[in-house]
Amino acid sequence: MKNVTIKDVAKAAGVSYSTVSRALSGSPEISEETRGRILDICKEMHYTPNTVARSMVMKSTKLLGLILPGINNPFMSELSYHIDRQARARGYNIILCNSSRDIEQERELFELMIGRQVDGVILLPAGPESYDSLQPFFSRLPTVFVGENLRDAQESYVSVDNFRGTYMGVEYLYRLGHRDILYFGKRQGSITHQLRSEGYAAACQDLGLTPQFCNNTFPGTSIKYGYQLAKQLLVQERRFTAVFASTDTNALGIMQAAEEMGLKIPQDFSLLGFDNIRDSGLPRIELTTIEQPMKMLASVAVHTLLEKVQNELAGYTHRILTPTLIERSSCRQV
Amino acid sequence: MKNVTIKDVAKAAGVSYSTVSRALSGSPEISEETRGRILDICKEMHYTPNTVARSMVMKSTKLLGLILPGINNPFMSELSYHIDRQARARGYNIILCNSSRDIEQERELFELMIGRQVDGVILLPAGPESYDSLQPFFSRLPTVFVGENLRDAQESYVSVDNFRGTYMGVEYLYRLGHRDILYFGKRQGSITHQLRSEGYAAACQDLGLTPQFCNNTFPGTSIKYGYQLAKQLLVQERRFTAVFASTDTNALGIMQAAEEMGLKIPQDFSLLGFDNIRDSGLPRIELTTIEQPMKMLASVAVHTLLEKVQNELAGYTHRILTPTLIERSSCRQV
DNA sequence: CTCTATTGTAAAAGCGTTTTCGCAAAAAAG
DNA sequence: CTTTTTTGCGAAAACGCTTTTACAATAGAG
Repeated sequence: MKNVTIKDVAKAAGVSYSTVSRALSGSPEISEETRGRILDICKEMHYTPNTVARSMVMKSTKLLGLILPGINNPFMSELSYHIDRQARARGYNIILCNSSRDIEQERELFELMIGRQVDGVILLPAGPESYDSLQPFFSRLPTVFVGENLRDAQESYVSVDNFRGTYMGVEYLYRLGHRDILYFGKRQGSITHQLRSEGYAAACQDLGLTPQFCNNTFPGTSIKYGYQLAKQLLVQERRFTAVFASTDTNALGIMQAAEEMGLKIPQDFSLLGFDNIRDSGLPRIELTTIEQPMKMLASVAVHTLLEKVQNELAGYTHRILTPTLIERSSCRQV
Repeated sequence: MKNVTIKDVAKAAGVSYSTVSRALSGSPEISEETRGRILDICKEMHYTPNTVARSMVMKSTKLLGLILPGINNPFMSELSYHIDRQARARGYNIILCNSSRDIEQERELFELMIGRQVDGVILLPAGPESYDSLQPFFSRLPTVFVGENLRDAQESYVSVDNFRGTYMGVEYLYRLGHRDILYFGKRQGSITHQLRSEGYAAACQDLGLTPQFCNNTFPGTSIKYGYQLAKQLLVQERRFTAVFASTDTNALGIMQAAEEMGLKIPQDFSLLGFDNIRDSGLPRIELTTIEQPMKMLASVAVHTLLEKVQNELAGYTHRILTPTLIERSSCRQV
């Protein structure tokens, strides 16, 4: 099971191992004849350079850490796919790390990534406290936050324009004739959620609507929490013709609750989501939503990080992408 | 941005670096006093051992390759989550690699993993040809297939009992009174799919039913392909009261087609899936299905691989797990 | 025909660890 | 007190590679 090394190749070719190294790295200081001969021998012997040894001397592992709450989450897994593709296209591999939304584990993972000498990390934070909790690491490890807007934080991030997303959403519902729009799942803490509810409030103000909130008191956003919250909401008899859910997962929860209570969407009320996770496009779901451009998010994230890594840039970059409205069938004209 | 090394710590502590190493590794050949002093200095200097350097001498990277068609696939991302958790609990990290169902890329990834000196790889194969295509690598890199039954192949795999799964499914539908059960999405090639259709056929035979197939002529199984195939099927006026879809994604495609054509599930026909992907439990989907126990699959896969790695076992292991029926509301009594 | 460029290759240094070996000093035994 | 054993630690080798430096051999210039 032991691997063939550059020395074995050198011996077989009857040259020194520096010559083999040159042959492989495309150095000009070698004759085409020797190079050809060596390359043939490499192939024949199934020689694969030891990346670990190379990393040591090059002081670069060509490895990126991807730290996220949970890869089993449609939004994150979609994003991860694109991140991996993008990274590999640029010669990097990804080490996958699930923090399970645990701020302590997240910190441990950073420590681990430093030990592993990754060239940088792409972070989907475990929670709003992540930025503060991890701050000591940022100077030791190039980092870029993805999907989370950190406002004016002193670290790189790429995110969608959450404020504009909800603003657009309200405008859309307004155009469909809705005047009583409820914002579902407003949360404290996460700046992303703060911006989303601010965008909603601003649009209401500009259009002369009265903002109406249903606050999420649960520790996170998931189908289950959305469902439980919706159960509470739907017995309250509040007046609304449309619900703007803070995330698609929340919207899915609402759907489930509505279903159970015999309410039809969009007949009884329109429902608008945010994120455009895969599930939202599913046959009987057909949720109209504000899309986060995940492929772009991934691509910009990798680009931003590598720019930092390769040019040894100090400082940080903030990139805010524009969301798009995806019209499906959960909103109707009134 | 340069990291502090063991030498820096040694200098600060006024000892040789072998002493520092001993202090950290818990060697008994060091006095408790010196150890304490050194550990304090390590903490103070934010020293994190360089795993790459350690890997070189230990000849183990504590890294596992995870090669799969696409992490953006509910089944695979769920599985990956558990694989990562399990691996990390045992001191390993995961390098994520998407093959995009491309047999050629898959091979390149193996090459890459060998270069990176991973201790082993967990493989969700890109296709039925994967086993043959990758065979040359298996002797160089401990590998375990997951989710795919390779029958009597000479390599480790852990999979669900696909034959038994469909067999159980048919029995269930039979108990609900169905006598005309159509198997949707039979495919060539993949042994998993072969076993599933065989299980279906065997159950039909044993129960005195006539097997009825709708073959999948598309290159893979996805919602879109399922949808297209279902469109063809539903105009054919074949007689059936239940459809057994070869995968949940296929079932989702059928739902979409049925929806469009004004057919109701389970009123117009019952629908049974296989896999129990996350989507199947979603509010308005509620697909009854045969579950693959993903957490168990992940756990057994990691265990099997590490056993091989750590004990330097030659040979292979086949582990077949039992599936469970998850009853939701896409099947009705007739 | 000697002197200097140019070219192809070999040898050595270094990357950050772990581990083996050996040497002192301290402790135990005689 | 001397001799032997233990204990704590330093020096150095090894891991597989890249890069730099040094050195031949060949070719071109004077």
